[in-house]
Amino acid sequence: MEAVMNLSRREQVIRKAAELFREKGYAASSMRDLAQKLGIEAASLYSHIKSKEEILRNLCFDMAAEFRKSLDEVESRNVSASEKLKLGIIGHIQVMAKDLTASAVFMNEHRHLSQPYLRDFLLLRINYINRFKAIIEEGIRLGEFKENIDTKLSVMTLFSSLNWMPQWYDPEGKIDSLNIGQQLSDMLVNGLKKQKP
Amino acid sequence: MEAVMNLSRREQVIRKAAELFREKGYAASSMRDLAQKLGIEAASLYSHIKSKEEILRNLCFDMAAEFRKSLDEVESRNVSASEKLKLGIIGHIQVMAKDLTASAVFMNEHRHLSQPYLRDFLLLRINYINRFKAIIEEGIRLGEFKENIDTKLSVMTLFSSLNWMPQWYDPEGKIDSLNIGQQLSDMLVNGLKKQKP
DNA sequence: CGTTAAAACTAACATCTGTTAGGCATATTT
DNA sequence: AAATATGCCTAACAGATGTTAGTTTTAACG
Repeated sequence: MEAVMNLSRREQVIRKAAELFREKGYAASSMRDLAQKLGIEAASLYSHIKSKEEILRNLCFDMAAEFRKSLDEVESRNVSASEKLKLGIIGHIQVMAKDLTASAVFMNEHRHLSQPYLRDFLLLRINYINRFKAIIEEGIRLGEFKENIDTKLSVMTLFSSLNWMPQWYDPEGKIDSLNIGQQLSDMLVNGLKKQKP
Repeated sequence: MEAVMNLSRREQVIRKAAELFREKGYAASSMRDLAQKLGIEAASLYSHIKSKEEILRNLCFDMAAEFRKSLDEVESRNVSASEKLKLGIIGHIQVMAKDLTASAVFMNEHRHLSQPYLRDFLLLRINYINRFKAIIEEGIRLGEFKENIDTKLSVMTLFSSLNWMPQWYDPEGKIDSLNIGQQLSDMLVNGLKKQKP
């Protein structure tokens, strides 16, 4: 009973840290703040984690792995580009919805990682983005998407829309995450305007 | 020679602060960092500004005023909803492009404002967002936009796309800000997909 | 040249920062 | 019952933080 229970309390710490980092930002969150949220002293945290930054690393890289896994699955499907894009968007949103707090930290606080972790993280992210970009380019090549669109602009717009979601999405609200994914992909693929019949 | 030259040096400080806040985030930026960037001692900063937070307030509320002014002008036009939306988007992007650094701070660091400034800021922002929402709702009412879209989702997606721009847009690149505004509004209104002829 | 105002300086403050060392209590395992 | 491991404690560190008070340098104007 070493690794197992260790994880339990450790993950409790990391979870509360995620909440704190989301609310106040990583740099503005002190270890004493975190300790207080858990009802213990700051020094006691170090029985569970090696450093403040280790917590951030855990949050960021765990999320990155989830996103990657989701896209792996989508890419293996044999469907049209717009369908693939839609599935990618829905997958991304589902991953975020599973842990909105960690997602917000992943998005907003990763820059506080020190080297070489920051470099690694950014490489993972650019790789992920490029895989989406490839889907869009495929769609253009096959005549599904307009040929005059700027793919960089498109993919950055896509990611902006996706990544901002944790900031406004209310999981208790009437609209669920799958629905959001569907509407969002429809919006990006088909636009707001009514199609001419 | 009091107000005029005072502003000059003061604004120089605020500008450099904006750069710093953008790079490292407000909380992770120290007054000693800022002083170093200006080649002076930390204490000397206080000849020009009252506090660290005053700098942030200046940046956030000045940008807010610019956004507001831009939308005022658009709303006064007598055009269709999709045209109004397009003009609103282009205006927003032009304001951002005029000062990408301040825009990034405006977007990412406003949460470090203390009360009551934070409250005021958020009220300004929600007001601005609601004015865009009203344009979309008008478009739906007049049959220009699909009637089954979720306006909250739409407007948040719009803002996500807009606000993330300072993070990836390269002003030296081949695509200028007006062009971005046009493509972005086309993308959101008409979508990526080729229209059926 | 002397005056005045702006902008910088040095020195110091109280507080907060992440983190370490070493010890004590509780609960689980042997 | 003894041994072990887990979780927390207190005390303390070295350094960073925003900001102040008071002083000196720099530059412009009469």
